[in-house]
Amino acid sequence: MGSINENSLPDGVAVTPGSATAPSVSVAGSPVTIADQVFERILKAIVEGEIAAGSKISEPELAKTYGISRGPLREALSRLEACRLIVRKPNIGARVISLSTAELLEIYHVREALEGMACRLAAAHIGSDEIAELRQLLERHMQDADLQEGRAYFQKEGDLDFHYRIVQGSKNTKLIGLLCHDLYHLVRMYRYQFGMPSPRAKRAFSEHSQIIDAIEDGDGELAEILMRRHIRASRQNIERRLRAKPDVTDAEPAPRIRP
Amino acid sequence: MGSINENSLPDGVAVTPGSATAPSVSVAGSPVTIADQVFERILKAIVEGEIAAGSKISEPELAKTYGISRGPLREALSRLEACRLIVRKPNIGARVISLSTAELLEIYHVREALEGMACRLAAAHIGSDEIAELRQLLERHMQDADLQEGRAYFQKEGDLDFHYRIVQGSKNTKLIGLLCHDLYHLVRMYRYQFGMPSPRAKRAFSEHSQIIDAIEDGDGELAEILMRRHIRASRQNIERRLRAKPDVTDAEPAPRIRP
DNA sequence: GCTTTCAGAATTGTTGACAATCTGGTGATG
DNA sequence: CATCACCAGATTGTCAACAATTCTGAAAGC
Repeated sequence: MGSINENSLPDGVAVTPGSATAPSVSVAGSPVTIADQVFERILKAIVEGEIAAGSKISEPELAKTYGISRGPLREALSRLEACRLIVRKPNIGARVISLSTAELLEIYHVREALEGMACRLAAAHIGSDEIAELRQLLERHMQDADLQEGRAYFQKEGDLDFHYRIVQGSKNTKLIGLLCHDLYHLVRMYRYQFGMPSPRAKRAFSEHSQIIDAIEDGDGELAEILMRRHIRASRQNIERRLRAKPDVTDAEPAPRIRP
Repeated sequence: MGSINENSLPDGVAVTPGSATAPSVSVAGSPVTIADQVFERILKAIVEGEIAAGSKISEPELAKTYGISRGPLREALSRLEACRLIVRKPNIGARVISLSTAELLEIYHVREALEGMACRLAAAHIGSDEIAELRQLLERHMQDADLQEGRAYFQKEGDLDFHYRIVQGSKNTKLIGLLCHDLYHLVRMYRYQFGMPSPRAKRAFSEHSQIIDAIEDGDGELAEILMRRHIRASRQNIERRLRAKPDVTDAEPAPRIRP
């Protein structure tokens, strides 16, 4: 019930070097208002499955859980709705989005188009310092995964971090907003709940490396092709995996919250 | 002061022939809650420039204007923030987004990627009834613009309607959400405020027609190419126009609301 | 036995008041 | 004269209570 305060985020990636309380894929610099804080806590709880997907959200219950009033809670719920993590119906209430394999594939399709474009733009607009950071990041992940080969678990978060930064390098604020604000939380949620132990860890590394090379060379065309192929490969990997063991957590139920 | 109650929506464009209450690019089916209603009203006011771009939003003032409390108003502001029409800073307040030519071009870049993809998907997934409606829509616009040639003013809304429906035909819910929920309101706002009297009305018609043909033939590849070219042409048209008369409504000021 | 109806309970939407924070100007001080 | 501290005013964030709606479940009717 009350074990949500364990903010163990070792790979802080230093979004803003001052505040170390934000997760790797953060939204705001520093949550000053109560609504901000509780938004981030509920976000974490939903993404990590602490609040079950598809479950109904009771405002009085959640307010009591977090020890706040319903005002800021509703504010937080509004933002979660903006992130597409919950769905709200008037006079009925909010419930956590129910993950379906179809939507997951949809997201990958959109990512293929959007991140491909991000790569093309990044090749033109990214700074040399950002490229250095990207290389550094990749180096770190390489060492981490050299040790624990198969179960590259939170390396997946690192993968998202990689994509996240390339998008930032595109310097297109609308593109950044769409991907980092609307889509990445969802992707993280799917990653946490569907597992996906990544059978292609090494391949992903080499693909990432090639993408950085292309961006550094200023070859936007190649960078886009590589990124699209990279994401498409991930999607097809998921499809293959689902075809073998189809639809495990799809459909309707899960009516009860489980804290 | 309080003359915002005149909800005159004559150009309904008839999205769904059954319900005529929603504007052409609507969000929810029927606004039941007060927050919903005031959200749509403020949305309209911002898009049409009734509330100046870049102006600060005073919660007590707006609440008094619409005759509601600050609770539902803040709910509405949250949704406007989700639509990227306002930006909110903690303890400081909300202000309407300030339009810049750079962001407008960014949006067109993103649209090129996203709607190109939407066309490709629509060619595979759209229904024959939807194609018939698209043709009907185009026919109507053709007649309208045959008469009032140059100043195809709210034909522009029709253009957006056309794009809107093709996106719907893609059947990719995430794509639909991104374009229709996050981007189109912004596009409408720019259209209203920047004018853009469309020097290429006929060209746009023929391009739209070709796109429908490609979609109907199931030729997704061609449909994507045509749509990308169509949007790119619009963007380059804007760029040309801006190079002649650069940066008219950019930069900071406009500090006062004008009702 | 099954459907329909109708209170009661619970939940969501809304309101007005209170507390915390920021803004802008005024005056003291070096 | 410029700079800084400080105080009023307004604005935003938060709270607890009230109103409106929906859901639940049991009783009545066919």
